[in-house]
Amino acid sequence: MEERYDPPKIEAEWQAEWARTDLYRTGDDPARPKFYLLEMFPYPSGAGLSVGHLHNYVPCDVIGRFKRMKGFNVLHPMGWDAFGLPAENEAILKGSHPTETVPRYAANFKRQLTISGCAYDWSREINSSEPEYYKWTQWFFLLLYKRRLAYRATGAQWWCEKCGTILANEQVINGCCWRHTDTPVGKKDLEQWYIKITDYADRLLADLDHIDWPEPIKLMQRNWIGRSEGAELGFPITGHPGKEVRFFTTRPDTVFGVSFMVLAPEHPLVAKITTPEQRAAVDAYASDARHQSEIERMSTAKEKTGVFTGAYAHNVFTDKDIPIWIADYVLMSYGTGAIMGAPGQDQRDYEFAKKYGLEIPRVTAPADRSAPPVDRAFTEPGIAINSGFLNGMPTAEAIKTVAKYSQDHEIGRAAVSYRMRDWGISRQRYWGCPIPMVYCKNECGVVPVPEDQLPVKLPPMKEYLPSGTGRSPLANVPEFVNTTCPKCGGPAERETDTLDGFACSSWYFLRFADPHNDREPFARSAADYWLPVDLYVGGAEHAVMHLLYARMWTKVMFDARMISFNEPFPMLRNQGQVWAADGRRMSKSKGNVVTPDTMIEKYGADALRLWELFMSPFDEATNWNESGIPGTLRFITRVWAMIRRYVEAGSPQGTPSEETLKQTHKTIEKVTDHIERLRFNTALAALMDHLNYVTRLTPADMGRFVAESFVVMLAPMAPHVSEEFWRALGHRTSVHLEPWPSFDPKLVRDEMVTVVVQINGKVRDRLQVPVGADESDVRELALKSEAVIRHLAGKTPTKFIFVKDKMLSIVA
RNA sequence: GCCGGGGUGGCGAAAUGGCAGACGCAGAGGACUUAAAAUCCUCUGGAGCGCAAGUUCCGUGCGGGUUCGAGUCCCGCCCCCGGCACCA
Repeated sequence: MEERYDPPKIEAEWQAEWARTDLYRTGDDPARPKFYLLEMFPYPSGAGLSVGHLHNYVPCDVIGRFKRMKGFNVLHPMGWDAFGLPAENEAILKGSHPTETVPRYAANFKRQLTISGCAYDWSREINSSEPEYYKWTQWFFLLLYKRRLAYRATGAQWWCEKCGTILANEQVINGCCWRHTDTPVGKKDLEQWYIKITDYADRLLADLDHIDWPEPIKLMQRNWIGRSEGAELGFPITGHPGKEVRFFTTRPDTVFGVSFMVLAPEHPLVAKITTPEQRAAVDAYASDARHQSEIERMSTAKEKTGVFTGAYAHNVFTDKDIPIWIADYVLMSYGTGAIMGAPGQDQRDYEFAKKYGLEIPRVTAPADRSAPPVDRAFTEPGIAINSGFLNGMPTAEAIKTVAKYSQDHEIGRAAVSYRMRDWGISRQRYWGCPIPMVYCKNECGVVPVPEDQLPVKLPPMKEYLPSGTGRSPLANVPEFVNTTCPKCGGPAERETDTLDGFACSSWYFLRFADPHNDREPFARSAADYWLPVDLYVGGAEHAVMHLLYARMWTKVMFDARMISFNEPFPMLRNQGQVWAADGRRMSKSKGNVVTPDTMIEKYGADALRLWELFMSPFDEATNWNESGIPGTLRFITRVWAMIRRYVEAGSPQGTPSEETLKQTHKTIEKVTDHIERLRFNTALAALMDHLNYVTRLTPADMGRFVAESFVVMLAPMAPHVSEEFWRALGHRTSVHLEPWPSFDPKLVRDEMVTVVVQINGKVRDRLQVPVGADESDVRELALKSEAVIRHLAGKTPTKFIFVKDKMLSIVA
């Protein structure tokens, strides 16, 4: 064993050795329980990994190594989410081409993970932009199509000028593009492919109850899905026989208070019912609404505006004609694009009615008979008043009664509405998975590409920039576009849009189970063995995109009997975000990125890893701060000195004292428990504590068990230097193949314990008593204590509270 | 506006309602050294009292409360971070 710790030499050597012996190939031992550990599919950016990314990868690496030592058959794979807007945008920015940048960036990520000592089974590496992979992404699209979950429709869609493409609802952040947060999105009418995720809304919601995810993430999904119960009703339009305004409401109990109707400006009825006198004003308003940016339109601070159409609907409950307005606070994309105006019970309707002088009937009274507010709507549940047959009913009962009544009288029915919309999946961009559909020029219409003709390969294109016209650049490649109809053999054109990148990551976790299968996306047996993922780790930013899509596709596969589980990720954990030292996001443009490369060069990979673990709790956000790495480096050199001293003394079997054994077993217990609970910072603190104890011992007093268990516990966290220690201790095999040490529960238990004595809530003395000492013994001891006597100052105790092995509280 | 998460020494942070500040960084003093670096040892929340061993009071964003006992539970605020934002 060398005198000095030399990280570059050790780390290069062991990384080569691990590669040579293929140490991290996934086990193939069905007798062992399996453990599938997965980090969210990374997009390999040109900036490479930062120390922030390692705050996810290093802890996961520790878990993977730990689980192997605990006897699990571990699947811990890695691959690249390489298709999609981020990759293409970056290639454009660099004046390059994604076919050039993607493999280069992915290789760099792989290199960085390797020099950081992260153990992946690279034989299972996948890349979503390669035909071997995206063939199956296309296959899944066809599966969705076959199951009537992929459909084509025209509609106003989010459009980012900078991306030159449509975005999904989830990809619009504060009215701006998720890739260009300074660029407000607009709307564009395009014919698009949609995935019918709303069909799964109820299951996506209900199954959240059965998965072990952080509560805030579940809540975000619940809010995103936004299920509301109510009724869908229709009021006839006066003077237009057969036409009605259909609307959704969560408060059908307030129908007697409906004094007007509001349609979204884009509502198809608007053109049909607007009277000639009102047409000019209505058209002007509608056109204005269309040209507003989404930020302006969505602003809740804005005063409500609208225009009267001149038409009336008939409120069948009050038997009155009520005016139909249009207003931009009503959204075409939610419910039916129309609402009933119940200004007495809805604050938005109240503001609208106030502004335009519409009648404000009050139809709900506070249940406690207090006076209803006069200057705003009363939105809480209460008792129905001025409401015909509903009078006197509590809100909940009135809601049911109206639903029943409406059904019986063919006005409408109870209904559920979701905030979540279908997933617009078409992208008018080059770098994505081609949508395997063909448009026949004869009579066949839309025809799916037969499975045996997959993949539809992305054609090579030098000039691949988005056109911005609403058509993908692929439309400019005649060899790609022109094809024959698979059905009739006649002339046909291919779909030229590509799939949203989130399609690729909606099933990749299954591909890792069987990554090289060229006959099917994965073998059933492989999925049955490895899936679902036992621990899924990633950032909270994917709460409503990737995690919803992946859950939906999993349910589709379940319904198609391809897999036997309903949820892909029964256990999810979020790592904490690491901000730059200045508290901002790490980014190249801000010049505040710290890379693992520079840290490894300075301190070595093991010291960096320990600092990533020790710096802050795994799931809490923190600012990057380099100043602690000298500490973890010092810890390693102290272990080095400790092991070296032991080895130089001839590695004695030794005769550790009972105290030393106790201390060691307690440490094993703590480190094991903390790693299992993902508390890496306190796991390492326990090892540091242990080192402080152990360094005071002579080699003979320490002994082999203490030395070896120390190294084995350190191995998942500092894998390189631990190999070096293990070899110095005389072993020929890798420390990473060792079983995790176990502790003896008998040795972990203490015989003596400190019991605190409090007087009137303040700690006044500490007593050493045998474990399990009962109250009378402790009381007797305490009352003899000098400190207790002094603080009682002659007063007589009136009450004792005793917590065994913890505390005696005296009230005087 | 609504919904989450958070606020503890100079810093990163520990703490099933029961000894606040483990572990580490930084700092101070000492040992080794011609010297420095490295390493090792000691001290290190604040304010008092004591020559000292010690000992007292205060202290977990602010203000209340429950409790023998609150960083932890409850009520009302302030600040920071994240999500949603006219969803009828």
